[in-house]
Amino acid sequence: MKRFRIQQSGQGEQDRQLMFSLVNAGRAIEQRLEDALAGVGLSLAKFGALTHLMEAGEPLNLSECAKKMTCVRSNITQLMDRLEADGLVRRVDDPQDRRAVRAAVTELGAERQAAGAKEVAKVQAALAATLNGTDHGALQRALSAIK
Amino acid sequence: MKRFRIQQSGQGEQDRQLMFSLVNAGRAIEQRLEDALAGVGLSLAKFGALTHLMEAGEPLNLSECAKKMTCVRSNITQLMDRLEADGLVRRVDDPQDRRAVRAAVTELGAERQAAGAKEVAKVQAALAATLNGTDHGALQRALSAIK
DNA sequence: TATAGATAATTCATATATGAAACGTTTTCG
DNA sequence: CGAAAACGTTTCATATATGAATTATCTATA
Repeated sequence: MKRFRIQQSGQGEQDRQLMFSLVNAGRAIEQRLEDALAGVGLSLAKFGALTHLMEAGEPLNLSECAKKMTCVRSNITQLMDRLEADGLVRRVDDPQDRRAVRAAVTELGAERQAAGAKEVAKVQAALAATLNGTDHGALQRALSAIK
Repeated sequence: MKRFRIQQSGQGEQDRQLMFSLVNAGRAIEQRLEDALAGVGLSLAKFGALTHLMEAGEPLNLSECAKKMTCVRSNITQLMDRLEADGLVRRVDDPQDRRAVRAAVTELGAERQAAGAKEVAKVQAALAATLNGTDHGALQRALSAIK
C-alpha cells in the first residue's frame, strides 16, 4: 500500500532554508566578532582597517584601503575619521601625490589591533569547536564557491 | 627520509579562513538578495518586514514586528516610516491598547511582497545550483549549529 | 603648453542598525 | 484609589554602508 510522507518539505523549501541559514550563520559570527572586539574598544570595521594597515607595514592611500576592504571610498573617509578620533590612526600627506592622504597606524592603534587579534582568535577557536563534527574541508569548498 | 611539507597551513589558519568564509558567504548572499529585490523596489529589510506581516495575515504591533525580525524597536519605527512613505504599509491604531501602533500591509505592499518573493526564489535557485556538488544535509546541519 | 579627462578625497543625502532617553498608556499592588 | 513599575513607541545620537556631487590635483594629448 502506498504511503504518503507526512511533513515532507519540498526541495524549494530546503533550498530556502539553506540560503537563510547561510545568511544567519554569517551574521551570527559577525555578531560574535563585534561582541568580542567591543571588549577591547574596537568594531569589526575598525579592526579590519587596522589589520590591513598592519599587514601592509606602511601607510596606505585611503583608496587602497577601500580596495582592500571592498567598500566605497566615502566609507573609508568616515571610518578614518572615527579611527583618528580614537587615536588609532593618523592621516599623513602623501609627498608623491598631493591629492592623496595616507593612513598611518599609531602605536596605540598597533596595540589595539594586537588585542583585537587575540579576541578574534578566541571566536575562531569557539567556532571550530562548534563545527567539530563537520568535514571542514567540504564546508570550506562549498563556501568558497559562493561569490 | 623525512620530508617537510611546504606551504603548510596550520590548523589555526584554516579555522580563520573558515570563519571569514562563512561571514563572506553570508554577505555575498545578502548582496545577491539586495540586488534582486532592488529590481522590484525593495530592500531585504523591507521585504522581510512585509513577509512577516503577510505571514501573520493581520496587522502586527511594531514590537511584535521587532521580535519577529530580531531587531530593536527603534529600527522598526524607522523601517515603518520608509515603508509608509513607499505606500506599502499603513500605521493603524490598536483599539485594545492606545500605546500600540499596528502595521497593516496595503494592497500595493502585498503585490510588492509577492514580486519580491519571486526574486528571492531566483536567488535561491541560483544558490542551489552553485552548491550542487555539496551535501546539502551536512551543510544545513553545520550551519544550524552556529548560533 | 593648455586643457580635457582621470583620479583622490570629501561632503551630502540616504538606508540600515543599535541603544539611551523621553513620553504617554496600562498594569500592578500597597 | 493612587503611586510605582512595566510597556509601546518615538526621538536622538551614533556607527556602518552606499552612491552622487564637489573640489583639488594629476596626466595625457591635441
